[in-house]
Amino acid sequence: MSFDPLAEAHRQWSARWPDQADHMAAVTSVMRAQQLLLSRIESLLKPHGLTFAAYEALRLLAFSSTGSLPMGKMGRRLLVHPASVTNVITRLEARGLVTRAPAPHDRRVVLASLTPEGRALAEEATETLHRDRFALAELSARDARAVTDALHALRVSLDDID
Amino acid sequence: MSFDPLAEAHRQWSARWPDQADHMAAVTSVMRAQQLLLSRIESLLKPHGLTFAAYEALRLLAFSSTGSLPMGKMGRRLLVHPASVTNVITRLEARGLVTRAPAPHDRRVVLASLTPEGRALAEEATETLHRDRFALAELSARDARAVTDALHALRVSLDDID
DNA sequence: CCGATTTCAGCACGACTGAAATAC
DNA sequence: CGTATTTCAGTCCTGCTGAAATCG
Repeated sequence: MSFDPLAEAHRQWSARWPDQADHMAAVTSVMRAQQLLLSRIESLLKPHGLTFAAYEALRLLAFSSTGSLPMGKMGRRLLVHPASVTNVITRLEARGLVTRAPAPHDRRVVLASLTPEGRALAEEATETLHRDRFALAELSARDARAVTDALHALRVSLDDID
Repeated sequence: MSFDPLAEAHRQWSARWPDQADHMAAVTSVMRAQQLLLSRIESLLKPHGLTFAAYEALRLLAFSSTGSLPMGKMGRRLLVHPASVTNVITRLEARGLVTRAPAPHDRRVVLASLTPEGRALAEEATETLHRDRFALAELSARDARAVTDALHALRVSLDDID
């Protein structure tokens, strides 16, 4: 049997809101899962000198066709505040992993671009993560798909997608 | 059709690791879902002067039979570092929501105990969250259960439960 | 003039490390 | 003595706010 102290607590408390126990349990599951995943993934990224946020920014750039993106667009894609993008990019720039330049077509926009070093690091880090299946080595592909599918409905309800 | 830029990026990148695309997508889903949930829940808690971490600590105490728990046990249940528990409890104590006292049976242990004000605030905040179904008002109970079930396998694989 | 984009200063919080104090 | 519990000081990162600068 599984023992999950928080879920157990939910069950007790939710005797007063019986119709909402399912939502509380779902939230708790997401929070705990993220907490565990983040800590494992950050320890995989640490040898590369990357936090998860930095890795996400780097990876987003690596995925773009030109290797560069407007900072505002990065913020919207990663769901973070514009000031947070400035923050991350500043630190990556200081390490020579990205460069900044005003966009030709609209000089309000700042384009963050991957340097060759940045691209190499993104590849290295991604390979490390893949070696451990993103900290989910013991999870079957089928179970992984079930997670993605179940969370799809949740993200739709939060206006993330669709 | 849904559009999810990060998932899209994963699909491109994962052409090189075709057997691991499912795990990467699952991780991204968990991260995005948590990001969205946390921001909505924190805005629900803000009027009560609580962060999510503070609310979790308060709620954990409210659930315990005596309204008090050893700090170390709280840390293990919430999966946070002992120093983080000290941190949260210190702030709650300053607001008169909890008190600290050495445990009678082992004076190394510090017992955090809910004050009447703390218990009242925990109830208020929980009621606010329930009114919005923990920010998941638009999610059906069935979909909520699907999330919990799918994440159960993931948490097992991360040694959280079972 | 208004709106969009980015930056900056400053603050709050969370998580960690390493070292100390205390008690078993 | 070694071990467990908690605290403290200090560091790093994230995320926000509010104000400014720049440009369309």
